[in-house]
Amino acid sequence: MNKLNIHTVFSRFQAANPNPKTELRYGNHYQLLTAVILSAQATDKGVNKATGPLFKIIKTPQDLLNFGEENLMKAISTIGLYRSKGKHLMATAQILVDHYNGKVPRTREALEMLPGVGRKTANVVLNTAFGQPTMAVDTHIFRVSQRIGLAKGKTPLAIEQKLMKVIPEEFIMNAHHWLILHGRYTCTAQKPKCQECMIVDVCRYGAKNV
DNA sequence: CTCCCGATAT
DNA sequence: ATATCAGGAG
Repeated sequence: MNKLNIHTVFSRFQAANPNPKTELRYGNHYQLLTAVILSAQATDKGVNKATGPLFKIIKTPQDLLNFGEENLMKAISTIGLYRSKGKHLMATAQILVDHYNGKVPRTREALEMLPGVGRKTANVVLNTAFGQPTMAVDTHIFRVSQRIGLAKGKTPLAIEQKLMKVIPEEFIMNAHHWLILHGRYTCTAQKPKCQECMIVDVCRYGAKNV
């Protein structure tokens, strides 16, 4: 039986991609926060397409307040759920200016109080901006974890907690990027590409798909 | 739980 | 035509 060997899985991810990073484009912490808020139920590619031009103008929350909601809505109208995201971005910018001197707070509690920021987004910012070993469980990680047998659970939080226990400490910092990239390009939702998967030999799901 | 919501892949 | 995409708020 090919039981999933977790150390093997992450060793291979590491060998193939020693320094994985987000595919969202950004120039500072505030732009990263903005991009992650925009990325809910949307592709990174689609977000980058809109933020490319936008981030030439918007580099701080004060910039966004000056820019205004109408202009923001137009700029992000190609992204799904753009109306609620636009509202959240305006409200978040106001809070950052009023309470955080225009900077992105570094604690989970403060981040999760921002409109449009839940646990997953907070985890991404904590990891990618501030170097903390968090596990942001998005749709890819939720699917991949269950499919390959890394972690089972009904909610993203349950998966997150199991992953934090199960993944060796040496891999925690990069694990969430490796898992996302694996889910996005190989272990896809429809028609996963098991033939070109680097962990197919230790994956139960893959065993029956090759 | 429902709603939000355009672009792209299948 | 339908499923999916770095979810979060009400």
